[in-house]
Amino acid sequence: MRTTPISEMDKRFDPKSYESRWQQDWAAKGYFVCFVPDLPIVPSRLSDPAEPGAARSYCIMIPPPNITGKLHMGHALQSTLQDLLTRWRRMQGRNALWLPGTDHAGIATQLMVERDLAKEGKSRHDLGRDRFLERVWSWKEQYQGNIRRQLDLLGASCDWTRERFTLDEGLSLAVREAFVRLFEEGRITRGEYLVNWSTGLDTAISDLEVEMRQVQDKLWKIAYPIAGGTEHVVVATTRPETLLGDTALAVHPEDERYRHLIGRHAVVPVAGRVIPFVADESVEREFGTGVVKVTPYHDLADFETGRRHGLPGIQVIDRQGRMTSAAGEEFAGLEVDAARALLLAKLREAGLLVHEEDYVHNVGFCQRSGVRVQPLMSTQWFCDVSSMAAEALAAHRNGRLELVPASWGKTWEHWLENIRPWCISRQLWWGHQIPAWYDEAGTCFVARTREAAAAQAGHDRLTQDGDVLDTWFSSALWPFSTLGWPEKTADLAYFYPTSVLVTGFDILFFWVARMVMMGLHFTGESPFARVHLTGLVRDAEGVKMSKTKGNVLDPEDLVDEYGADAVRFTLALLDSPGRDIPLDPERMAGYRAFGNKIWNATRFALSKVGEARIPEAIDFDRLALPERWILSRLSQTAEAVSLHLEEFRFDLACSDLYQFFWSDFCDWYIEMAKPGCDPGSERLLVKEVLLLTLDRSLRLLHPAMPFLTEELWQRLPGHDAIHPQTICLAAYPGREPGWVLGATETELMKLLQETVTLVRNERADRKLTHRVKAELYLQPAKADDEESSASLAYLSSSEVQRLLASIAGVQRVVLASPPASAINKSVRQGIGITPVFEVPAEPVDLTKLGLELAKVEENIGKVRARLESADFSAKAPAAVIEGARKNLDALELERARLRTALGRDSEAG
RNA sequence: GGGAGGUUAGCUCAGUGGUAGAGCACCUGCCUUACACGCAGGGUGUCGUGGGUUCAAGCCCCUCACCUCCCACCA
Repeated sequence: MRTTPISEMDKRFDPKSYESRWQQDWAAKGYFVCFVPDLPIVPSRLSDPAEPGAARSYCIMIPPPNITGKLHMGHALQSTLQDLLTRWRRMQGRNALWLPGTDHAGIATQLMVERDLAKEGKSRHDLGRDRFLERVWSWKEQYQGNIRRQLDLLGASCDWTRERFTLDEGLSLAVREAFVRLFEEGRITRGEYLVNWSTGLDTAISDLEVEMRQVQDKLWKIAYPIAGGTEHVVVATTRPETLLGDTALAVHPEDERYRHLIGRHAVVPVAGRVIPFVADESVEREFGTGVVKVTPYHDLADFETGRRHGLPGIQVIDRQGRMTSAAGEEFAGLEVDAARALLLAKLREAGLLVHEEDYVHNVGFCQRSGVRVQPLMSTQWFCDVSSMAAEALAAHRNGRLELVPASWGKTWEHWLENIRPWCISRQLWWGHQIPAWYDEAGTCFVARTREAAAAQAGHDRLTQDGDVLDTWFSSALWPFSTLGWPEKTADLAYFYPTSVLVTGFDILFFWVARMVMMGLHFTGESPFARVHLTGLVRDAEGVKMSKTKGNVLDPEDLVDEYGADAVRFTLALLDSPGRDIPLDPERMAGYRAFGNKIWNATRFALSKVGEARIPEAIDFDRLALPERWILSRLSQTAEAVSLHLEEFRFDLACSDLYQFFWSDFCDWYIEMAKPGCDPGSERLLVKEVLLLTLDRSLRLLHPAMPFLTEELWQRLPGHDAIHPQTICLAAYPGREPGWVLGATETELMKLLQETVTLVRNERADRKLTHRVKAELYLQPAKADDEESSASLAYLSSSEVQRLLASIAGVQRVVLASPPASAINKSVRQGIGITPVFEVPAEPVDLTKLGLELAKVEENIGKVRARLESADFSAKAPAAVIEGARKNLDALELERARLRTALGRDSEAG
């Protein structure tokens, strides 16, 4: 693809000028489309090359976004991390598949379409099931495209030829297969139980969809007359209207106050029904009055109590949240609130309302619609996941499934150990209709198809169950249904189990746990080896984003303003384990500046390198110290980045890269390369090192900043020898074993940098501009110091003099004592370093020097005390002791220097 | 009631027992061989509290406090 030549490169980089261009180019060339090789096939989770030439797969399944709308910041974060991993592994030579797709999101989508319909004054019932579903499908087409467009904007390297949707034909087949198998195994059953009923959604919901909230309520105390007497017992309740459905009163078997009542009866106020007293251990004697009303059909605890005592139940509230006829003529048809008011009035009238008080407690709400959950008796489909949960626990315990951060392990264990049957049926239209059919007599036939059900029934006069499955049922199959399961496809054999799952901790139970359970059950394998759980993206103040608060950031707006690369880099850099992510757009401006830095560093290099090309190999031993140093830093960085990516430490990997590129490469190396590129320099291969470092830096950065790196890499002379087409497929750099500095060289480089800093420091202190030149006086701090003589020789070499002139404004290096008018500035590695500027010296600030001296002396005291401690010298490692000694030496030289400057030579050491 | 995480610079956060770090913000001076989305320099910390282990603790152990979040059928 054509790029503008360097001469036309703009001073300022503009992400908009190339981002969409590259996304289109990549898509057109099909770089991200995966092909399953004929042989050999190596399971994706092996992290070491199993055999040469084997095409190892790597696979990430996208957590399918709901088709209800657009991507939010959480999607942007997770997509960035998934893309980063996929691009990184792809560059490492893995056959890397990132499979995209969307979720039909039953309740959420149906609600949105119904809301849309409501604007026309219609309900879904006006249209009827078929026409309503047609409408949802057309809605889906519209939004699915939107999600793809947004992923493209972010630079996602998905294989769009494999895009899936949870309601498409293949996945629907997988859902029916899974359902029927679980039914045949006896794990799925249909039955009447007390379920969480949402009157807001008009459907049953699972336990996970119930959210507990603290509520300011009232606690009423009501007197129940005891049958055959004049006594009363007082019962506390927060829901008096359910009294109409009471079938017993319960007390603790050992409660002396009420023992005599066990076996006797009470009269339900208003209703007049006679109900027994039962003894049950679950009753807390200390709470309320110690007597509990038992309403088996409207309270889960009471349901259990009722079961234990064989009590009947009475349904007094219906699915619309109104009182039934069983509640009595006066109440039938009333909303719960109205029924409560009426009942309380009647109790007052009868003198049976003993007490009323404010009361704070936790109440279940429907997470999605926000209404109070009504516990109701209802016939639903349930999935008993207990044995699957045990397998999921085992997979985690034996390491086949790793959660990152590992602290989620306890949560995982606790939830799976206390798991209850999963209510999987929903009274909705949008979703996978349950593959069960009924004949006129109501006999149920579960089968993969209507035909198969008809074969079971012996006739075709069947009606399919009207309910659909919980959306999470199909999501649970996602890692393998997307690869063609239950067919034994090549994709499934090659890419399953997948490598990594990246998702938010908020759906650990909803989704991750269920995928693991279903995956283990149907394929015998955990669907992924590792799960990276991200935090929540919050606003700059750390507040959760919400429409009502108006603090929502839209990824699309951010990409528009800062460019996709800056958005990606920011998100990856902020992803610290176990932390939420406070996202400040200011931060993105900072990483956009990083993009600008990379752009300009490249622009500079290209303007300097002339005919040079990226070298295939470089003779490290022939290079001068600055070149050797930057290559060693490059190698260290490459190693650190990959290690951090292995551990999902995107934050550390990105800051490694940021630090290396900005500080080491731009601030130090490019500055040092400037004199090295000038004619007459003795340093070898400077231009090649410049290009090589740039090439590898861009490749290292590519997974995080794909667009910018491609745009720039394409301009590097010689890039096509690394990969003929694209940086996306160029090899990811690793550590170079030969690029290592010895200890002496490392110290020498440090000395060089400290010398430069010292000169700059002094210049800044004296408010001199960089134009004021300096002479640099160097001398050994101690007489006859052999170690320092080698350093002195290096610092005074013509090449280094040239370098110091360029980056520190040093005109001349003099190996001598500074003139008497100058003060010795500092001592480093046994060398006294004194810059003398071509302007008159300022009077020495004695106060400041005095303070410095005091500090040095304090430190000397500390280090000395440590060295003199017998325990320290006996127990501390030799290296630490040696370090402390060296430190003391340096401090003492510094003290001597300061004393000289202060004219206190005479004082004793 | 159980559980998890957090508490480090003004802000947001890294930190691997051995003299406390980054980015942003702030202050000073600079249009210097690419970059003012820049360069150079600056500095601030009782590392939440109180104990313990250790020659040595921001880091390991215990206590408490505060903040976030998850799980949980005291009506």
